[in-house]
Amino acid sequence: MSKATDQNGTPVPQRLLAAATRLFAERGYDRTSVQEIVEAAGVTKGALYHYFGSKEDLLQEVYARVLRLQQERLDAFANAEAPVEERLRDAAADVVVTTIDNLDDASIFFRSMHHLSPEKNKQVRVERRRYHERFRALIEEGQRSGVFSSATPADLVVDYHFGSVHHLSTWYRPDGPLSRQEVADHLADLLLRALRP
Amino acid sequence: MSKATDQNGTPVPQRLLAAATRLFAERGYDRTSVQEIVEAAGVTKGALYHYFGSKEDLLQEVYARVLRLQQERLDAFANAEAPVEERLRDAAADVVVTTIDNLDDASIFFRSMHHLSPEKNKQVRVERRRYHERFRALIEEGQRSGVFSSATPADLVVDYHFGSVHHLSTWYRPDGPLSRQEVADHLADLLLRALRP
DNA sequence: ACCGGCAGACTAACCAGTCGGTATGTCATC
DNA sequence: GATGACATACCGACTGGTTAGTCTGCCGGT
Repeated sequence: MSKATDQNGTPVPQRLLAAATRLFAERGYDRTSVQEIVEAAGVTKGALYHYFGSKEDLLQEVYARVLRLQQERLDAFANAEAPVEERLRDAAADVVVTTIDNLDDASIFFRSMHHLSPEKNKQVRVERRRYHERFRALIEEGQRSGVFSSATPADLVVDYHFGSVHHLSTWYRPDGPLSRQEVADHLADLLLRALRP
Repeated sequence: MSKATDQNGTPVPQRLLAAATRLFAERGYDRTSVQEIVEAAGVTKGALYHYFGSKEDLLQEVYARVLRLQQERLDAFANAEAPVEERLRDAAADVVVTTIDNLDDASIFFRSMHHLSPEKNKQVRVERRRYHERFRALIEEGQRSGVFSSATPADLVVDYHFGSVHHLSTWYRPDGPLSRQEVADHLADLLLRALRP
């Protein structure tokens, strides 16, 4: 136990991030006081401001983490060796599963993004745009090769699908009738069916 | 000019509601101070607390208004004399158009609902559920009669579509390449295409 | 004379961020 | 292997600023 850890061995910065994620998702960014975060993490304000510049930095870090993860996974599926329709289906289903696995991150993402300062907001939007474009490229590839209908602009199709993904945190309940994989399969199926020529 | 109006003739409660709607959408509920609302409405706190019990009541009233409007329109389309697929298409497209017409209400709705107290939140959820169920019934009707595929549970289809509607406030820009009617037609088309048997 | 409609000063609570201080660890030097 | 210099990790009281809601009272209509 050399530094920055407690009895359970998790480093303080990670504990703070975890506590903040849970609380931000539960009560919202503005309604969560710094005091509550540090108490949940078992430290004090001094520790928080030692590792993070501000409360906002904490929020941005939550975003950065989830964005990195999703982009990584999308790239892996999109660049795989398989027919377009299969790659799209896999990518579309995967983002649903990982979103369900991190519902807290998801609800923070779409409810608290506008709480970031303009610069940080811009930074997040840039990252998000890259993700969007990779997904769109996949759809356009299928449209060019004729396996997907070109009736709808690819951009709109992407927004259609990600609307439903963001919406997951509103209605999905782990104890509901459908498992995350079933939901993912259904939503991917809806996307592919909408794209049939 | 007898009471509760100013130079432009709009009653004070409505001016307060309009100012609150705009500001809540712009900066979020928590970031909007009561002082800012009353200044935007051209009155003072005394006036606000004369008509509304609390800041939260103001938010709830915004919800109630938009819910009534949407429910009314859905019922009209769903109960019309026409084939199911046409009624669903019309209803699905209409909710997109009216959402775009009231983007402020939409973003408040999905970003600030969790700021309501538990009781008021429950009340809103009940209303929202009725809306959801009317829409679902429409899809189930089509599934039973065989014009829609039954591959996906109707519930999930509804959430899929409303996810995209909710998401509109994130990406739709009035000065973008697509008019609200074009967006509505495309989104309704995607829904209907996904439901093809 | 009374009352709805409103003004605006006031209060009690809260909160992000600061800052001086302490404890523990590391490393160079003798 | 003792000593001192310095750094890292953290504590917690304090501050300056903000905010929702209250309350007293004025004002114009009936």
